[in-house]
Amino acid sequence: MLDRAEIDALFPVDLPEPAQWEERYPPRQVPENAHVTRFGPSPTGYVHIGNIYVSMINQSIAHRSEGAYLVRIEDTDQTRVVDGAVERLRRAFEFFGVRADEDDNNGVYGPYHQSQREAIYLSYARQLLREGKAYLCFATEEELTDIRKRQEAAKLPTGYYGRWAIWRDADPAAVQAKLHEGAPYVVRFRSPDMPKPRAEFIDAIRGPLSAEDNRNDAVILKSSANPLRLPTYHFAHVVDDHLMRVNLVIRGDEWISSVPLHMQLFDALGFTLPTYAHIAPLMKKIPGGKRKLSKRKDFEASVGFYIEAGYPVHAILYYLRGLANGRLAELPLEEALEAPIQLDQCGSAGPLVDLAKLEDISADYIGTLTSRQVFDAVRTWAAEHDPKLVVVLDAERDLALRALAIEREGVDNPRKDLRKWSDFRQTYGFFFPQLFTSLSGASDDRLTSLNVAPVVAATFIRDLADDYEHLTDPQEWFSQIRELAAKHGFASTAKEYKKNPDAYTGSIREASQLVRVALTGSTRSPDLHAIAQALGDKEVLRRLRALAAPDEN
RNA sequence: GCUCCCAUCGUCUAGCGGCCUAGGACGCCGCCCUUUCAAGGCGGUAGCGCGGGUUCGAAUCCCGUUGGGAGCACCA
Repeated sequence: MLDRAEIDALFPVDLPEPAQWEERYPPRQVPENAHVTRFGPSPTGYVHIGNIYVSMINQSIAHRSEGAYLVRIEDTDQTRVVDGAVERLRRAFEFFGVRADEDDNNGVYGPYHQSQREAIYLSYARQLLREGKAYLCFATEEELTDIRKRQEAAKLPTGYYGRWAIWRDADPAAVQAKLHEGAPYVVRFRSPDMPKPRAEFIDAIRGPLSAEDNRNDAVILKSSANPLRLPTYHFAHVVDDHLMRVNLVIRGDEWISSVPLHMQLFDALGFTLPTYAHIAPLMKKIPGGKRKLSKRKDFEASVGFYIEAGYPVHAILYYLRGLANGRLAELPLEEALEAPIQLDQCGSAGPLVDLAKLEDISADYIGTLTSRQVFDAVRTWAAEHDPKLVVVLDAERDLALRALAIEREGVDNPRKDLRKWSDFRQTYGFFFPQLFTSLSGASDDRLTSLNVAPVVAATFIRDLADDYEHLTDPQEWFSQIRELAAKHGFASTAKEYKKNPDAYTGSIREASQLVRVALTGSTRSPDLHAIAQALGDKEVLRRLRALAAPDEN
């Protein structure tokens, strides 16, 4: 081991002592059982839906206990830092309404960027070095891969331990020689000479957990060749969470196997161990089973997908909360968004994200909105994701509101035909002449699924157009269709048709569908009479004639 | 290879030794309602991975097994 002067010479002369940091970041004045939690995203430019999931849980737990929730940017891997990534994260949190009580802009335990905390890490690394709890390691990348290969070949556990830990007990003279050469080094944690047989801890979600104790000498400070002397995740976690006075660490379950190391680190530095809670990751179903939602393979892993599709934020949050705590899924949306998430009710198996379920929630949620609210939400969404739609919406505001009001205002069961804002174009687009493409005649593709012969369709619709009356009474209006349909061989009720299908061309259903497709281009639409009224008689006739017109080809 | 985690309908789950002939929700299927599309109402489909224990009694506890997930980096 190097002597103290040699160790200190490796660090800036004015580097503060740990005690100074302790003083600068005193314990928080929070209620006895308050949870101080954090979320630590890496600014890689990609925001995963799991980021929202975990941050939401962190926030809920902290707030319920009158604690604090902070966001700390974990950018110790400078090679992965992407420009604008922090801003993207900020916007995503903003979008989902998961705000941090403390972050770069607000809070006294900062800086909240790890890359700006270099001096803090160095102080504690020096401390461990002085105490012989850490040491310098000059092993090169090649040596390390060689060690790993030999371990694999010998079917030994891989890692830097025992006889493989070549610098753990190196002769100080050899260390000095390397230093004089100017060889780059990392600082490794000296794992205890006498590890416990088992490392044991209580996970707030899973209960008692244990594993073999850590025997690896993990790197805590990355290469001295880097311009910034930054720590690895493990060391940063221990130092930051201690100094930021975080007492509950909620993170993904991929960290479970690092807990023994973390416990040793907390112990070596004399810090109080926080409570750990390991969240099961969001999963994706694949042929053989399931796996973590992958940012590379799964479009639904990205928050961008949800934002672009225009799922309402409240629906997404409600869905996510339901995945975290099953009980919340039983509550009405508003209640569930207010209700606290409880760690002991989190499942330990990773849930599959089920878009069908999300869409159901979403449709129900949108169903509770007024047509005005839907209009505003669609417009806000479109402003960002469908500029052309905004133009139409602004030009045809009244028509849009009338369209949205159909079977939405003044009814017991509002129509649930919108699952996300991007559905608007598909579902309501036909109302707007700017967005509606007239039928090209009776052999238009949109008509083929109806199984009505084009000739029959064309003559029926032509006759309808010829004698069309734009009646305001729904019953009377529909009567003209029913009567005309009867003349064209359509059964006037579906039942009648079912009894004797051979006697008819189809039933009133098919006839109505012809009108529907003529007016909307789709087999699914709101009430036909309401549509006709919203469209106006001229437009109705124009659309009917388009279908009835003889085909060009 | 080593280490750890997990396990109830297709999916999310309730269940924490007898209230379980396993409950709910989504999906799917059928029926009803409806002048038409949805919506809605009603009903149905479908599950405790397997094998041993413990116990008067096990979805619930224990062991094993299988299956799945994750970790074993100067990535987080």
